[in-house]
Amino acid sequence: MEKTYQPQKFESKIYQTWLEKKYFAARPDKNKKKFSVCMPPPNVTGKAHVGHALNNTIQDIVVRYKRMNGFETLWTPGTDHAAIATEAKVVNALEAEGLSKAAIGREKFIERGWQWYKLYGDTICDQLKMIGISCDWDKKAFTMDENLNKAVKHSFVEYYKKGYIYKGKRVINYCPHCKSSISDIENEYKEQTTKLWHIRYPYEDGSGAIVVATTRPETMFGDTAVAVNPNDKRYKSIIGKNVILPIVNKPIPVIADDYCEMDFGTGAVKITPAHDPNDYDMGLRHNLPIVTVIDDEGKLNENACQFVGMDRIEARKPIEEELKKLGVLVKTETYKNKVGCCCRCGTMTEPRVSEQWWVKMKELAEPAIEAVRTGKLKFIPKRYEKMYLNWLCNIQDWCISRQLWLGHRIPVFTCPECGHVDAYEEENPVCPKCGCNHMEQEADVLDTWFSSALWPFSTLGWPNTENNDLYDYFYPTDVLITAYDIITFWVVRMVFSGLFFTKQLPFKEVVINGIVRDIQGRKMSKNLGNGIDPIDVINEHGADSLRLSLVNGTQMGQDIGYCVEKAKDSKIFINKLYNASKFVILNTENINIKPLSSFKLDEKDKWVLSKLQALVKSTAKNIDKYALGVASANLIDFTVGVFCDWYIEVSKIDLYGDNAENKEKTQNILLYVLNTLLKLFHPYIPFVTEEIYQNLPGHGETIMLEAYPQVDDKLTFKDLKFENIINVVKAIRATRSEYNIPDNKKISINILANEEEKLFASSLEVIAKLAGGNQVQLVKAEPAEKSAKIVTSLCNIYLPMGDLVDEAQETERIEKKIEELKFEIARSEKMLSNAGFVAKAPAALVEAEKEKLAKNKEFLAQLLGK
RNA sequence: GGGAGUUUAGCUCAGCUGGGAGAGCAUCUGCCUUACAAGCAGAGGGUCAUAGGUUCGAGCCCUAUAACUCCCACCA
Repeated sequence: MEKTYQPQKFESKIYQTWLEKKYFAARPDKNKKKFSVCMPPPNVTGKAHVGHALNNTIQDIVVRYKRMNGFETLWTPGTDHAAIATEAKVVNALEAEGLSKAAIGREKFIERGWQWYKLYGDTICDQLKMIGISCDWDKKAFTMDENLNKAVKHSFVEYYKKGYIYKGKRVINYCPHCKSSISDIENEYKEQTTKLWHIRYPYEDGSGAIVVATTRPETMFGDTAVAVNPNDKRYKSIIGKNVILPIVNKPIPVIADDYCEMDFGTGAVKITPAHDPNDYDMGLRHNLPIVTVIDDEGKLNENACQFVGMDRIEARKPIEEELKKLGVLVKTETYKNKVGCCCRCGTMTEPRVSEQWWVKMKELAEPAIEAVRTGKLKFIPKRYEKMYLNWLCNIQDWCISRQLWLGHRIPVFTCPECGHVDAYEEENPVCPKCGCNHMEQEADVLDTWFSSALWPFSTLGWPNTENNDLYDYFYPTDVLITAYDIITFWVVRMVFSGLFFTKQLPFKEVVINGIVRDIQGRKMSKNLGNGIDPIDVINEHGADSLRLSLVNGTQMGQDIGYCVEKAKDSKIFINKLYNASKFVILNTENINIKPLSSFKLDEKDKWVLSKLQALVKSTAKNIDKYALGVASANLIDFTVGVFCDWYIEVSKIDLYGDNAENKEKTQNILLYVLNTLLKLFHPYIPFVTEEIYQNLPGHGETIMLEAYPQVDDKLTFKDLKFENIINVVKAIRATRSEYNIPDNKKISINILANEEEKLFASSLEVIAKLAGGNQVQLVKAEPAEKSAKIVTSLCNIYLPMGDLVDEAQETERIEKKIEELKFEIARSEKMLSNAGFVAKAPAALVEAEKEKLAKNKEFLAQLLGK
């Protein structure tokens, strides 16, 4: 083994071996319990970021843990085509070559799309592999794969035939940059400072004017009414009158509608049914005409008078000028509001009326709501159930059509001959009405989430469920692990799709991880330049360091503040583990491996083994409830605070001593503890544990297929006396430090035992080793020599230091101890004299308190007596 | 306007069904001790956001308040 931990030397080599040996492969096995997970598919738009690293690390920990626990474990990886996002990238790439979508045509464009999928799909998978994740790459899926396309068509047709899909005119969010509709959740509201324009609309009869307030003067060309609240006394008399729309000079009616708030703005609203969802609804209620003024590119159209062809935002200024000129601009005031923006490109979206495809949601949502309410589907942490339920209970129909070329094309065909329309799974359906063989397919593609919604079962071969072992055995999956920002986009849709198409929940548990932020709590973004590339972290500190630093000490569902220093801290710890392992390996070279039951265990052995059993128990308990950060923190604490600091140090006595029996025993315990520890750690830091494991005497083929450690009650002991030795050693060390005795100076240590004389008698060598003693001995009385004096309940310790001894300091130390004891005694007495405590607290606790009191009293008496 | 989260050492965060406040980093002191100087040993540092309440007992449970963050919602 290398002198220090150098992950770069073995990580990729080990991963290669795992792949070659097909350790990640899962196949149905009736004799085993199964565990299956599907990976949230990363988009093929770019590189892996820290969020992917976190999410996949968590999945990998759970998957490796289950696999070691004997489950036939399938983890399906894959990627998502991310229709809008990828199309935008391809368009940009084309633009850089001086080309455009229109110029090369649909077919060629889709070809370019596939080149992109291939290139970036491989890139992101290669990066995920560097993290060390143990998913079954042979079952890797891509949302555009042929069989997934079949699943999409099949599900679309089924929805369609059962009446869940319809085409309808509505106000949708349209992104003029992506040139596609987007769904409500893809529309993100961002605050902006703008103006509120107060514009005077004169009455047609010349009797005055009504003033409307708007944030969007550019849509006024599409106004087809002015609305007021029916209860608004100011306007009661003018309801039904006409006003003249300025610039356009067209009469439009004043209507009454409850939607208008009397106390906002002027209480009068201009109504533009074509460009506002509320106005559209009002238009329907009042039978208003719909006048579109903004085109596909976000420019004003021919209805916008002299402003035709201008960008919708840029037009505001000249419109304001014109309104001023006409004398109808009353005033403008600065105003903060929220505008919808495209979540992919950030462009301000345009609400506009258009014909789109929709999925009727109300009925589909109900079983998905039920599943959580009845507890069949659980979220961890539970609070995310609220987010899920809140969304589903207020569900709107899902706009699934996108005006793009990349993605699954809507499988609805229209017969050009007879006008027959239907959805078909086949490529070139023949019209059943007239036999026409060139039916025309819809131009639009589906929302990318339509295919992701089928992911847990489409990746297992659905809709082919006949003789499909994979589907039969592994579906439904067990747990879905994902970040909270896609609960509504993805989790919800998988649940209702799964329930609808497979009649089962696609998973039983949803584990939600937080979002990785920078150390100041800001989201990582390109603009801020605060992103951390996980690949850089791996190259610098190793994948294990990255993994451990992402999960250690974190809580599921909570955001994580991250910086590279955290990976460095983890690396330092792993180096420690690596070195401790090296120590064990070097000292067990010619070991004769025997069961621990064949040895006579001493106090230090019982101590370390008992601590280890407690660790085995708590680790499983914590991982089972997804408290991964607590489990790893406990593992680290044990490694450093129990194994390295104490057991390894003490073991040197046996290892370098001349008692062959003790040596063999200690070798076996060291190996057993390390072996167990490595297995416990393996799901977190798979590479280094494998690397070390391969160097252990008597190792098997791979650590990743070893059985996860189980509690062995025979190795759990009560009354661990080694704790007393530790306390004595710590007291001596502290006193040495008080007297500024350098660590390299050995001192004489005299112990006057009050109790446990045997224990101390058998531990003199241990105390000498750990506390820096040259002579350590038991004494029967306080030595005559001037000494620093340490009192404990079990023993007094005398460190002869001649003239160095400071009487004042000595008195002070003893007095401090006395004060502490008095305080403790008072505390115990107060508790025990409290009738409530004695009556209501658990008996064991009361008993322990009584014992403590008795001991402290005795100790105090002893101190005061001397 | 609804809903959620956070608030614990200088910094980043743990803290189990309520039973004497923890880690890492940083700081100070001493040590190159044959696994590890990416180390070891010791030390300092906290009104657990604030105010009430429940309880024998509250960092943890309840109520209100404050600050920061996020999600949802049609106020022009």
